[in-house]
Amino acid sequence: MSNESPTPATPTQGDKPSYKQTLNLPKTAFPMRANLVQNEPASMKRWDSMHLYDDLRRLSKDESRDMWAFHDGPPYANGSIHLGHLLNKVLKDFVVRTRTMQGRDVPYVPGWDCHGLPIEHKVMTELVESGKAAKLETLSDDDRRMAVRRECRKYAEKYIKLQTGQMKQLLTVADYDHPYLTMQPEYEAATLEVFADLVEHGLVYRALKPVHWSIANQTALAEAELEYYDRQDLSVYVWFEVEDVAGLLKAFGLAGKDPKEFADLKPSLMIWTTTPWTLPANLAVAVHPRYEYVLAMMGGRPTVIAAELWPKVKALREKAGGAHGAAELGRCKGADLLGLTYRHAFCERVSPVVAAEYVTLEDGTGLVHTAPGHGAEDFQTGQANGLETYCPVRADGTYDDTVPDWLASMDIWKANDVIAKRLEDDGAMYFSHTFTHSYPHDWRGKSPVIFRATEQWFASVDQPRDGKADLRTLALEQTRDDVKFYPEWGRNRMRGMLESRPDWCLSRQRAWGLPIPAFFDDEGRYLLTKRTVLCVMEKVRAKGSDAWFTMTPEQLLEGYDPVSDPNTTGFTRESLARLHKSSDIFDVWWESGCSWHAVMDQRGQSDLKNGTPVELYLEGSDQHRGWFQVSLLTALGATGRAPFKALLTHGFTVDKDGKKMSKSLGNTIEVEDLLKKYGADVCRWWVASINFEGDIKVDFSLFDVAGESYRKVRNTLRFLLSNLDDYTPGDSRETMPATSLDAWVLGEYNRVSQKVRAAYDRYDFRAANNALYDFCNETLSAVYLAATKDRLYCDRPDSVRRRRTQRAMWELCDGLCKLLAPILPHTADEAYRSLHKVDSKDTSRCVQLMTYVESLGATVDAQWPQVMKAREAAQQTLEQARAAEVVDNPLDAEVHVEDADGALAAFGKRFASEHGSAFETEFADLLGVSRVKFVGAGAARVVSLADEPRCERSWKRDGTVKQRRDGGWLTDRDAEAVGVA
RNA sequence: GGGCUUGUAGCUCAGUUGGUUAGAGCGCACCGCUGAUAACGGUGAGGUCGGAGGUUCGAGUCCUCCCAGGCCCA
Repeated sequence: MSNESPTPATPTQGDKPSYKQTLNLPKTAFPMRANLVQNEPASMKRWDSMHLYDDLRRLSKDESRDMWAFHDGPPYANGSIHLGHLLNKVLKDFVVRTRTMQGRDVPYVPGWDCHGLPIEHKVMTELVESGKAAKLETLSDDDRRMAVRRECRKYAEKYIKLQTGQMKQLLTVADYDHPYLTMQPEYEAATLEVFADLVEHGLVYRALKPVHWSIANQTALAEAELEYYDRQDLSVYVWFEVEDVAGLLKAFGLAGKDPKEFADLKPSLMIWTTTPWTLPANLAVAVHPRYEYVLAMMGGRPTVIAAELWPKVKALREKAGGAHGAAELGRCKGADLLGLTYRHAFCERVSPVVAAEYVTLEDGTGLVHTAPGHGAEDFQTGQANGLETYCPVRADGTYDDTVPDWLASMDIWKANDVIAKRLEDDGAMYFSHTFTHSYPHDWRGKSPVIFRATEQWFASVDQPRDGKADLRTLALEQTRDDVKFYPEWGRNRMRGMLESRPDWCLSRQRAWGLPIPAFFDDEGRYLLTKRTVLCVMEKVRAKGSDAWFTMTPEQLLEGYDPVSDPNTTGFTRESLARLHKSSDIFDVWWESGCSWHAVMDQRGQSDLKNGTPVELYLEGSDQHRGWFQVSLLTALGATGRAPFKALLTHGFTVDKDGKKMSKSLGNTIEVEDLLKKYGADVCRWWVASINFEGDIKVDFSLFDVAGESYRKVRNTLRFLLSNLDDYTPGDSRETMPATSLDAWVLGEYNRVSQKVRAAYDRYDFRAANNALYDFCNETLSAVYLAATKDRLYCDRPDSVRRRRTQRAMWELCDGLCKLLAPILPHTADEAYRSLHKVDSKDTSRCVQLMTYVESLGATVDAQWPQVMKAREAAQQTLEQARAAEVVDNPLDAEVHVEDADGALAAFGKRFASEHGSAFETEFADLLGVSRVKFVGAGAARVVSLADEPRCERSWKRDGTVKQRRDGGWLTDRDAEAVGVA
């Protein structure tokens, strides 16, 4: 024991000595209250000024760390960030930070999806409102598009700036100075490079096909651009009169009847549709060849209808009071009806009955109205039967003049009623009623979408790639074998979608996007080859996609030689001068789908062609159809490989009752409000605490809970720090005895560290969060810190026992800060800086630059688990005594602890030899009581020590308390500590 | 309507290949401490495991159906 002990002389107050000043009470500048909202900006500023992101890259380079490539999917550059962004970006940040602190190099380039209809729609609306739109009409096509594009770019830039600021507030670490934007020239060029590869592999084609068409925006739409809302429509049951009556009679085994006579009864096919406006385009009626059909009297007409649906349809009109006979005249299979012909109800046209496997008996009549220009299945049926892809509806949603005069130029939604009325008047309507069903709408315009045949560019998923496997097959193979899914069911979900997805309609008829670099001549022949695409790509790389609108075809194709291009037929150098530019742009999903190349390959983080994909994509579960899928398809098309090794998805946020959040329901919560109320670290702690695989309930009350548990962790750190004020690493160097509480707690740390790092590895942040919380709450706060308080406060400051505990606490605090850092970047850094006494102006040191402390050196006595069990049992004994009012204050108690098998005694023996003191004293601290005795089976009890003197300094009644030379009543330990022994 | 998915104490979650009285934390109630104090410690009460059938000696765990949600599609 050193004479230089800093123990102050015992101050006295009158007669009574007061020992409070002689205690080593906790002291720290680390505040109990976090004030996150006020203090987080300072952390952000500090990390900014120290260039944390760049530091991490430099550190990675210096240490030759292995790259772990993570790829950010681009949010749309529109509006403020919402809860989904908070969840997504924080999860991504967890991934980046946990891997970084493992010692990997994890660059993170944030990105934005900039092109597309939502922005153009918004901009056009603003232009119309400000009266500028009219002026645009006077410009040439290219000039008008350029004017719109300039406004769109400004709009996108505005929101990128806004969202960047908001994402930074979430304390995400990213290369915000160099984000990727899909409207950047180098991004656009790389996208065209991918396109050139697909063209080369024969996967791009142009065809007339029905596509989802937005009338409001006059463009084709992809699946991903649709939203389904309820809509009221007219459901009609219509008679089409049979032309070939003799054939009909024959099919139903009624050859004996006279066709001419029978024809007077108007024998008819009954079809059902919910889109009467498509009736003018009807070119066939489809039946299922194996289903049974009846010829029955319905509403006075001999009517063909599926046998199974006959009663149901009959009932419709009966309920409405309509009377009719119900005699069955005959039955046959659908196959017998094939080739029959019928007259259209109001167009001058005779059409055939054809076969289709998709005909069902769930709704309708079992005879399906078929308009090849207005439906995907109808189109297939049309192709199979040599029907025209007839679409009399123009881009603006009105009929052209190939329809009957009374419909020509009419808006199709108006036509629904007009057609119904006409059918009624002509007696061709069996029944009609309005009904509500969910119907696809334009995702931004919210207007109903129609199916309309137009010429579009497609990427084929079924055409062989270079004569080998097609994209669908490749996608199914790789998602089966090569890609990891978190959670695993994502595999099934995505593969199910891949199995049934149609070809990808790539073209859109808008201005705000990347042009499809195709040219056509006056005869309508198209020029699109790998070489032409790459030629245009060069211009785009230099000038951006604006080049398409500002340059002539000749300029764009400068240096291109059609004669030497093996993929071109019939184009000469002279004919290039007569080419026109296509006015189509790419589907925005195409652009974001190419990011693996435009971002990761370009920035050297992946090299897909040479077999190095990205490690992980992490998005909401809707991206199984969205970004995950389009990225897979473009990459397979260009390279034959999946661009990612693993996919991780999270669910969607719902309100506290599990219901979808929507503005109309008024149950939304703003990210800004959460940040303002709780601060980013609490929000992040909340993200780490949830099960993100399923629906995620969001409510302020849940953030209150997260805030509570955050405070527990914070207070634990604070208590550690407050007891380290007079400690400098190195103050304690001797080996930790295996029986010491300190060795035990270090062993517990090692287990938690292992558990937390393993949880981080498998993206199980909740398990990490739980383990960290339990460690702070149970292991530290309730057990270790409670037990060591006495020695920290009352031992001589430099006693071996106290310094050893401080050393353990210092290491725990350091290790804990690092394990917490990925989840709580601000708080962990705040505590870390406090622990390491980093000057407030020093920006060079930061917990984010560290790696985890995997384990703390300590040999732990194997019997500790039994000791802890005995502690719990003793606590029960103590509690019973308190309930029975034997004692109130635990420090008034002596607990007789049952040690039936002598394990405690054995442990105590080892303890005594390592420490030179009795284990009973240590065990008393573990219980927070004054004294402990180990007793035999059944002898557990509590003895009150209220009659014994109480130490005026430590408040213990350990049996050594007596009056000392300063007049105070002290234990031996306390007397020694204040130097009055 | 179809595919995928979720439903365990008031809340957030654990519950391994089906195996004793279903666990933890928070919250709540009660008690203690007042030298972590807008803190800290202890104890306790809370569950027909969404519902109904079934398989099994035995089901929160397997099967079928139903109910209430979510995502994607028609």
